[in-house]
Amino acid sequence: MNRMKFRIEAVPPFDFDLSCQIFSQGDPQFRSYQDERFRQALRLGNKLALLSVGSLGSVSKPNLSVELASNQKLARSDLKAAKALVSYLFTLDLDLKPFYRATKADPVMSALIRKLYGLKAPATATVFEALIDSIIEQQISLKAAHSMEIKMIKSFGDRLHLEGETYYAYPTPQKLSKAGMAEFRKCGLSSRKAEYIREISGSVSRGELDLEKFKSYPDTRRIIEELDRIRGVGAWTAELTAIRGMRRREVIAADDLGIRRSISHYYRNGRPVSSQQARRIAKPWGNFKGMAAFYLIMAEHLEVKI
DNA sequence: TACCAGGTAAAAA
DNA sequence: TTTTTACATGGT
Repeated sequence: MNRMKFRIEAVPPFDFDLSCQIFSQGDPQFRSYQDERFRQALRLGNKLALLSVGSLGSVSKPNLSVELASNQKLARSDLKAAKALVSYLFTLDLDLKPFYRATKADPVMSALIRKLYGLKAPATATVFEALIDSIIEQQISLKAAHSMEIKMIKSFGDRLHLEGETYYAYPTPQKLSKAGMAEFRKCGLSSRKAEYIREISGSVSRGELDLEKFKSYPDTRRIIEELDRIRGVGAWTAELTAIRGMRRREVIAADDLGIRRSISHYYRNGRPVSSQQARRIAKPWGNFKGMAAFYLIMAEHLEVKI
């Protein structure tokens, strides 16, 4: 086995433990946060590795200890790639202070920020993963979707055996494009969603669709327009993909039931909120609508009282 | 048991 | 052009 260790700093404030809470119910064979360590099996170039991240520093002086373990020989280039990946996954380079300043006039958001100080939104390792997960999450409850996602990951993801444990990396487009309908149905997916996923995986693996290139687009609206043209991808899925897969912080999925529920809870005393009302309430958040929405969702998830 | 849950495309009107 | 319908699993 090959191991590598390194440290990495983050732009403060950054609360690693708080930012990882979203993974505390995750599957240890794919991605989890347990015993104050984040773990995920993933691909570095053509190698499979287990990434493990813990915090050594504090919210004001964030310092992470990162460990990489693999059955293949790890090279210096893998270390560099792992550093970049960790920085991307946790948005270590992001400065939260402009967001905090921009929402100062909003008493609800300010109160949430005091409770969630240093929270950063984790991203997916690839745009592909964000897009496929968003498709699976269409319409059904997150719990139902997560159950299907993990079944799909374990059916089609590459296996990594380390110290008697088995881990799974997120399936590649190549693998999903070749999967049969019956195999998808076994994961609980509808035939419709299976078709979407297979079609998208096919065009990505044939090189017709380059999802990673969207990361470099300065204009988020254009990303969403282009994603929206893909069969199976509507506005909601495109927005979620931009938020989770490309770390876009300015878009809000105002049609999203979860976001509307959290806005209703913190801004309307539980009274139902339409998409239009959600947009109106989000307007003052300016270019930080997505960040603000993430804080609301997490606040509700962690049952933060204000 | 029935109905809803972080939608979408295709059929029907 | 607008409205309705089918779809999958997990929780209540």
